[in-house]
Amino acid sequence: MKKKVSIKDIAAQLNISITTVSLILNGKSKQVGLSEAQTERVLKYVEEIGYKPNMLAKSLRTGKTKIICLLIEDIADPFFSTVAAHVEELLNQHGYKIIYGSTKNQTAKAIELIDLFRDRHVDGFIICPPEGLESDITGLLNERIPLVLFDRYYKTIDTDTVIVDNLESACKAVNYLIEHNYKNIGFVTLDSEQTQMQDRLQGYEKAITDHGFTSYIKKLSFSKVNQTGIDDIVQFLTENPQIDALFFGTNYLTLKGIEALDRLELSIPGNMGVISFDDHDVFKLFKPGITAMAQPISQISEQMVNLLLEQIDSTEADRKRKKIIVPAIIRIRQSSVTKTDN
Amino acid sequence: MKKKVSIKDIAAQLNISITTVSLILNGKSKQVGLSEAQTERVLKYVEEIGYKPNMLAKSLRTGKTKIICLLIEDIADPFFSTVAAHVEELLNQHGYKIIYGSTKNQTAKAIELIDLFRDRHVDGFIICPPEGLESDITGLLNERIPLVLFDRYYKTIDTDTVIVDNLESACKAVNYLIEHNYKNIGFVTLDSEQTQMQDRLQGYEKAITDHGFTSYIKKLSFSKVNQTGIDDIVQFLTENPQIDALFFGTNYLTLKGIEALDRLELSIPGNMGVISFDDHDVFKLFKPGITAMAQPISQISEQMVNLLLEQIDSTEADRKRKKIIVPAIIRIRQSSVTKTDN
DNA sequence: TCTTGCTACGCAAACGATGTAGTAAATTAT
DNA sequence: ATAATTTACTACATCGTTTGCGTAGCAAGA
Repeated sequence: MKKKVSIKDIAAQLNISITTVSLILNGKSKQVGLSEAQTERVLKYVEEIGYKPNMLAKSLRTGKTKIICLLIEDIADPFFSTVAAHVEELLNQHGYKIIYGSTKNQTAKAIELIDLFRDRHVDGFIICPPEGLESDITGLLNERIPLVLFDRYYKTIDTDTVIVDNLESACKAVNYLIEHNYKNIGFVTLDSEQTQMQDRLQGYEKAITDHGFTSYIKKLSFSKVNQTGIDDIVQFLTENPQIDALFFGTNYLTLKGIEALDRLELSIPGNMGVISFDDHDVFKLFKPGITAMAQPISQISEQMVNLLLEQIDSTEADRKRKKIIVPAIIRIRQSSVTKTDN
Repeated sequence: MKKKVSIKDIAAQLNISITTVSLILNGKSKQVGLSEAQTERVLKYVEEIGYKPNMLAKSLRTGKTKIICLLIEDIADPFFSTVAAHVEELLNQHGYKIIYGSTKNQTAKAIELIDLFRDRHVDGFIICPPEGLESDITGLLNERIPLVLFDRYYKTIDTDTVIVDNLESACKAVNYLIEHNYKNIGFVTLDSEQTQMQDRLQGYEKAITDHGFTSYIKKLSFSKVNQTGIDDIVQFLTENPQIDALFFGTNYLTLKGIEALDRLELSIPGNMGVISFDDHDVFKLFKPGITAMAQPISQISEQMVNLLLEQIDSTEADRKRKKIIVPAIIRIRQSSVTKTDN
């Protein structure tokens, strides 16, 4: 109903210049020596009519939007949505808003989204990058747009990055199974070149070879997990009946695995030990609970936000880029890895 | 590295006026009678240098941002995150981006977010409103900002709304339990005045009184579900040992309930029938699977987007507001409601 | 020759803020 | 008394677009 009021209207109403109002509104009145009285008068009036500056105009002029873009795999995935919640919370505290996009791990979608948000002049990006985004990331870097990668990174590009110690954690997870007397441990992972999956694979292989065991690896295609994932795992287990424990590369693979075990009427942990990379809210609800290597989401989020703010605030032309590795945490849940027939 | 190029630079390069470039870029060249040759030349050059118009300037001038705000309870909740994914998808198809916020069902947070995004000049809102937002919603309405509510609404305000038939569906859910010979059916819900919960309560009560049964109702406080939810349900069941089936008002209450039953060593469905309002990805993974009244998320999302776009495109001053009610779907999963001792 | 009517474009004022450079008046220094 | 400094503001250009109005050039009709 009521017309939008601009800084100009305020100036007119109070019979002073636009500049004065702007200065006062931006807390520069002391700095430039505006009188107490004037300052108070303006502030009071502004408060009274509930004036809100037009952010678009402000952004156009200053080049800052106070918006950060968070690009994740899928906002419906509990890991990412929790990260989103944390990052939102943290950035809000610093006066930033976040706008997110789900890449579905598709290169094309990610490129599109980056372009979109860059066009919107976001002040920075936090990205969980799919494969093949090297040139776009380099583009952002060249334009000096603050940027943090997480969960995975590109070996060929020097970026600020936050990840977990995938290799060590995967190794630990497998060792945990080995300690519990499992001897034929399969690894269900994604058919992906991305660093996090590669590192987890290496961690698995290290643990297996350290103990002189045989490795059984099943790689699923990311895009087909939801359609054929269960069948693929069933087939994997049928072809390798000696497998007595499974290590899953991510939480949604674990969920598929549980369904597969169900179908094969294999019980956990009697017939099959299970451990998951990435925790999931519901793992504790299963009977038995599913043991998992959990990524410390709040820590990851904090580190990302810190790195990003550092970049935004940094004036140095060549700030050194940082790679932060946080340790994953094993969440042991009773009996998902206790072999009963032992 | 390379400087941002503006429409002015293009005009200078091609030795034509800014107006001409702008007109061509906005597809108005035919309309205002610009020559084919000129149009082609500009388009070609623009393509060549990869020029992207500054959205901030554009928005400032036109008053449109092509951004929609989606305000939900919690982006980490699977119902809402799935809605978010759908809405994002649909709106993208119409050239809109979405920016979301999680209200955590807190009035203050919601108000803050609405203000924030209104300041950002979003072109419209889709809101799942917490209690006590009446005046803010009315504010948006008065400013003629396109707006759709979902999941719940205010009886006192006439808004475009999309909800499920909570009363009927709740009634059906309880009847489903009754059909399976359960006789003492408890309802675990939230202590909330919101329409969706009130309607579900009424649906429960209708089913119960229709059959001349006794009602057992436990209302939990939303903010304390995560801390004391399980204990509260345990207590509820301990105080009412005759209860042989539970109907849960939302999916996260069901999850708490499952933990409570676990603690009490009550089996589903032998000791306790269970049915949930709102489905959850993991309900099918439990043994036995949990039967649920599912909200048809894609339908809901579609309706919301349609209503919103209708408002945005509408020129009539007084377009009639619509309330759309979509039916929930029962997803029967074997045996979560089959009483074995019968 | 002079209007009229096209065609094909350009000028300049917004949109709503910021920030640099300036100025008039009052005060202080010399 | 005059110059210098300080105080308290203000004018104006600018950010990158869109858009209403104008107009130059030319052909055709009167």
